[in-house]
Amino acid sequence: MNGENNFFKSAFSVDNVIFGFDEGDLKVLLIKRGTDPYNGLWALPGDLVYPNEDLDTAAYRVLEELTGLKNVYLEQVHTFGAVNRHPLGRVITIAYFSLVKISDFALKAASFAQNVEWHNVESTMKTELAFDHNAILENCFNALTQRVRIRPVGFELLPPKFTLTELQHLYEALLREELDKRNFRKKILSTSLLIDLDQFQEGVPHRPAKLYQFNKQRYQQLEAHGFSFEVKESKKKEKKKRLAALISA
Amino acid sequence: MNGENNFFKSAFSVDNVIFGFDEGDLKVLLIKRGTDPYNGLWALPGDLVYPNEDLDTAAYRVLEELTGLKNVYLEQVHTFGAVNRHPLGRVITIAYFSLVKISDFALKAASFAQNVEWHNVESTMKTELAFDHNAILENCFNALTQRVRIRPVGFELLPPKFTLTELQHLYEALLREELDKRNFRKKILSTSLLIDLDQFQEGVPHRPAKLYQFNKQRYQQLEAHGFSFEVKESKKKEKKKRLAALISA
DNA sequence: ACAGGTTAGTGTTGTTCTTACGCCGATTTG
DNA sequence: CAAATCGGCGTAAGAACAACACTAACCTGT
Repeated sequence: MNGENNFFKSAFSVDNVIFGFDEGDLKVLLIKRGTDPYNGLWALPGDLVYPNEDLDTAAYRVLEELTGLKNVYLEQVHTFGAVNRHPLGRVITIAYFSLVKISDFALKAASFAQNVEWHNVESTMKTELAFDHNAILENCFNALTQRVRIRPVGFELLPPKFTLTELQHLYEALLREELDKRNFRKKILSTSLLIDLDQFQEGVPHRPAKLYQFNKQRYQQLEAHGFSFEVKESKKKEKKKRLAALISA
Repeated sequence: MNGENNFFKSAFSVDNVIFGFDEGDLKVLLIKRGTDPYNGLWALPGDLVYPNEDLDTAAYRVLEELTGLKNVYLEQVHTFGAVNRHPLGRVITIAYFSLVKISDFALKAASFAQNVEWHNVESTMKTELAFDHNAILENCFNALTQRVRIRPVGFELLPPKFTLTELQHLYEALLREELDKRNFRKKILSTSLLIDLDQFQEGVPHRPAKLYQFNKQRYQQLEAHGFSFEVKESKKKEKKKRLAALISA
């Protein structure tokens, strides 16, 4: 690095943590690196930001190039800029997380063969990823679990029509706690954020469940009035923690 | 911009939104710019990140150079990177917010004369600041009001010894809602996060109040056990909002 | 056609949390 | 010693939450 130009010997990238939900558990979309550094390791999809491109635009671009999806939920989470996080130079990265319906996704997936895969989030967090992507994943996962309590983002992960049981399983996966069926249904229906489609599941080997749709319009209305969705931590779990803390004190 | 080097014709900076609390209202520390661009306008303190400096380090440096304070609360909030946010080139900025006790601060302030000042947050938000600093301030203020519900960060803004009334006023300023005195005291004391110092205010023209201290150790203990502090939006306010939303529906 | 398997759907009660609310006491000042 | 100011305290009614178990609907295989 030499002289006054030092400040410009640096670059920035975006990295996306793309979450999906399938078969009752939470997944993240990873790419297997085919070049050095970290050749052969799994990594989060990302790219350098073009010189005349906004950050959000870059994040959407990366997402679309990879999945073919537009108009998906995307949110900036944190910027990682440790001096040595990239072996080839000073590159800071802005991390985004994104929520996609796996059902919408299938399209492009085939073309990438084994280079792109959905991975279970929990096990991925225990595996070594390229760069500082473990830290990024963890950070974004935490952000997701926060967000889901405050905004009904969970719906972004489900197909357009879903059953209450599916919704409950999603929340259980995200919140990592079991919920009571009756209480969950009461609460979620009382928000008036679901539209009862008066349609039923088909082809299931048991009593078919009613299908619902998220009432986005209604949500935006409530949101516009500063009204906030909230899923609190259960009192039960809270008590356990308080007890544990007291015991250790 | 020419050729492959384009990606490196860019720089990144940090900007700090430094909050303080005084005389019952929330303030932010601003610097009056003495050079172009935006000469004469107020701006958030910030600087380019050195080539071999971590982002957080840079933010701490800016804060310390300005206030002389170390070990203050500092948190990364959001990165702003619109292509044209800086008139002289592509500069993205990582915004941090910071909480300082105004009483600790006095030190360095004098040397800056009129270039550095505490400004009331509400009125600042209605004034034009340099660059995109209005957006940054707004974003950080929102982040602060979120954080204060989840973590007892408010204490960072108060002097080491404070009365319950002072604490209540702080919360009222941050949450922008009035709180009931008795209920507030009950709740806050029940958290066991305050140490009763058995000392009293002096020199006040009325009955002196008891002084308390934040029990940081205890908080860290609870936090380590995953226990989270929570100040919810009051049901009263919530109802008002719901009603407003319903009416408009 | 019917028995067995599987998931859907539904109400009530006890407990806890939240809210609303008003008065006396301590201290300083003139 | 009177007036002004803020500090400190408790209870009762209502709302939200947690716990809990059975019947209904549909499919499958015999």
